[in-house]
Amino acid sequence: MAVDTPWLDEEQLAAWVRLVAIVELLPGVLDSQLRRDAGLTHFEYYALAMLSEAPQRTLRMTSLGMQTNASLPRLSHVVRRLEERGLVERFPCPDDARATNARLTEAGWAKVREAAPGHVSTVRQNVVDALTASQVAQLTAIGDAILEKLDPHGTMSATYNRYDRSPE
Amino acid sequence: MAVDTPWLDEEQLAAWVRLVAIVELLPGVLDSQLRRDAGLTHFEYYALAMLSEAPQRTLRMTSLGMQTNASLPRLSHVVRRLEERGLVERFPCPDDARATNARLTEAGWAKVREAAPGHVSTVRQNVVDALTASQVAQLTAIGDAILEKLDPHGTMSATYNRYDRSPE
DNA sequence: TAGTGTCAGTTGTAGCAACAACTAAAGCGT
DNA sequence: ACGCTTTAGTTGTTGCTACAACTGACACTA
Repeated sequence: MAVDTPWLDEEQLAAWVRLVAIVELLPGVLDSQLRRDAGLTHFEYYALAMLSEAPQRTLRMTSLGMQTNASLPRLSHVVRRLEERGLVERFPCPDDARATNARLTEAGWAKVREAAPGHVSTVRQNVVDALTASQVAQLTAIGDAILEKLDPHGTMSATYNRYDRSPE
Repeated sequence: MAVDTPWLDEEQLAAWVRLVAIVELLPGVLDSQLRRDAGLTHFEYYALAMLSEAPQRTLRMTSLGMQTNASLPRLSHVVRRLEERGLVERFPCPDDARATNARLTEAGWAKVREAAPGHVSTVRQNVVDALTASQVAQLTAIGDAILEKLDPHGTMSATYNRYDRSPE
């Protein structure tokens, strides 16, 4: 592999360097706002948000892992910590004794509602409101193209297909 | 703050979800390829690459920290580990006794050259070659707009301005 | 219904990052 | 020349993530 790969040209390098910078900077910005205002990491917030939108506010660990792009070990640790804080509860899945369901508690639901406005505000300030409407559409298309490579099995697609541009 | 922030509309949410997915997935892809093929994290590779392009292959810790978007504590740990592996050497800056210079060793230079092709190949496969030429240009513009918010002081701009689209 | 392989999840360990506290040198005003 | 502030960097601790090993349950075959 990679024996005969040409280096990036100037335009490609310009785009790549910017993407690297964003990937490096954005998590820190999201994390620090959420930690400061709600005591949550961005990953924890995202997991709680996924639960909050699920039927019964309940998901199997595997589904939650796919929607948040977490390995099962990582998710297991995170959910255990969230459970210790009373934001989530786990119970065995009735249909499959191997599986575990994670359900948002009332406190967890309250936490999501409490954290959401500040988070959305951060997202707007740093990303969405910095772009024109057509740039937003371009970013969606670019994101689809990249994710087809990064996430070919579409494990996270349960999430992003739901927010597709063409509803039907 | 954020008292009256409207929620994202459908187009905005579609773009945001995709960006989150990329930010979550891309570091893992870059790290695992580089770890497997060169025994480096992406951050270590990036730091070595910045040194390799600097005059004398030497940079002050502060400069390197800005170009890689690392806090000084983080950089200090990373450079110490790289030094223990013989890829980098540190020496006091002659002009300013407070400052430390980091210089790429021969082994470090060899390591960068060894690691670069596989890394570029990964970048192409997962990002650059998935995009059309106009999407690459769009991504550059979008990146600039976002980074103006994420990195207003342009600490990382030393890097990305160098690869600007309009050389003169 | 016993055996084998796969799936779902947990637990333990090691390594990296964030944060805070600290040292030391430089700049600056008086 | 003396203090005060800022700058540059290191060190220590805590917490999260990745990886590997493990337990237990389902599925399929004979």
